[in-house]
Amino acid sequence: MTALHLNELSNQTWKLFLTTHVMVIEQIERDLAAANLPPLSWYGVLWTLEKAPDHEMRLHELAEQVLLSRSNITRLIDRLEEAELLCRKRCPRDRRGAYAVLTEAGLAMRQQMWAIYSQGIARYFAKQLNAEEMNTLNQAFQQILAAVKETPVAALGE
Amino acid sequence: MTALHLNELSNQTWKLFLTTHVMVIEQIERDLAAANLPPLSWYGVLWTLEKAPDHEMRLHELAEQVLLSRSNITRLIDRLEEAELLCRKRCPRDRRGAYAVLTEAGLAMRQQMWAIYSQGIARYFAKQLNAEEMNTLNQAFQQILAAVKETPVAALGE
DNA sequence: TCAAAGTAGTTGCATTTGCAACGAAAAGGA
DNA sequence: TCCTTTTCGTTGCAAATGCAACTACTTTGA
Repeated sequence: MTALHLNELSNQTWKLFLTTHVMVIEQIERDLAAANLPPLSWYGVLWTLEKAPDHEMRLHELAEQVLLSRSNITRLIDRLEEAELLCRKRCPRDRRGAYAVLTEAGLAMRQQMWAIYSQGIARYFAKQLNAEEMNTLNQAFQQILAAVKETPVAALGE
Repeated sequence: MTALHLNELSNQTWKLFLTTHVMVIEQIERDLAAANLPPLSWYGVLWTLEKAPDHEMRLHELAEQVLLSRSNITRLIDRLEEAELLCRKRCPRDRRGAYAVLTEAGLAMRQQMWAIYSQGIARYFAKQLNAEEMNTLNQAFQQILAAVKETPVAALGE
């Protein structure tokens, strides 16, 4: 019966996890929109590129890092290129391939977005937790992530 | 300098939060799809209705509980009604209003989905955490949620 | 009582997503 | 070498989402 209670706690915590995620993300999106800034999905791309050597990265690599499908990254890059925050560059080594290269405007935009975004993270997330709780969450997420990554592509029914 | 470290930890934890969310959700969606079951979004509606008195609920109430916009709930209900998992019922007291009412098939489907879904929650989430960690997460999410809910609709720049 | 304001649910439209298929190019293997 | 398989990025198409407008109805309050 301890098991039952633990299970109920787990399910409740899972639901809180989902709820917290939507609520916080929606709030941050509202904050960004109110500042006339692009949505959160753009930030991931800009930041990943900024960290990459020469501010450039192959599209499939980018897709992998920001957890988007290939087709999805193609169109997201389309929009960012349209907004001149990055540009495409052909790959000399692999004639199928392309790089996304961050522009100056892209770099500046990343910083503008971070001003708002970091405020949101601080206000809605970080300030609500003490150091010990933060450490526990960090560790917990790493454990969960490891478990999901170990899951084989088709591992049902067992 | 402790402040710096704490901040870095916070940002890393935030990123882990985002990554964990997509990875686990995508995995559970794959599990559901592999069992020929509907997506996770359907589950929330079915479960909320099942808990409600007489297995019925006003649409705007439902929207609020499953965290969807009104227009969004309309179309989601459309799909569920199309699949005969629920049906609409006019509200006698308020002639603008409508109820969503769970059907037998809807009840059965909720249970089928739960068989897979609960397995996912257990495997990818609950089993990765001990009781203490689970308690900390539960508490942490409640704190965060409270903070977001307290945030006024337009509260930028301060 | 009656006009103004608010609320419930739906709809149109533009944007975004997900899936499968495609052409082009590279990699692997007999 | 030559044929098969894999990978890269894109595209078409259907489905889902978000926003604003709309109809119908209720509530408010002068």
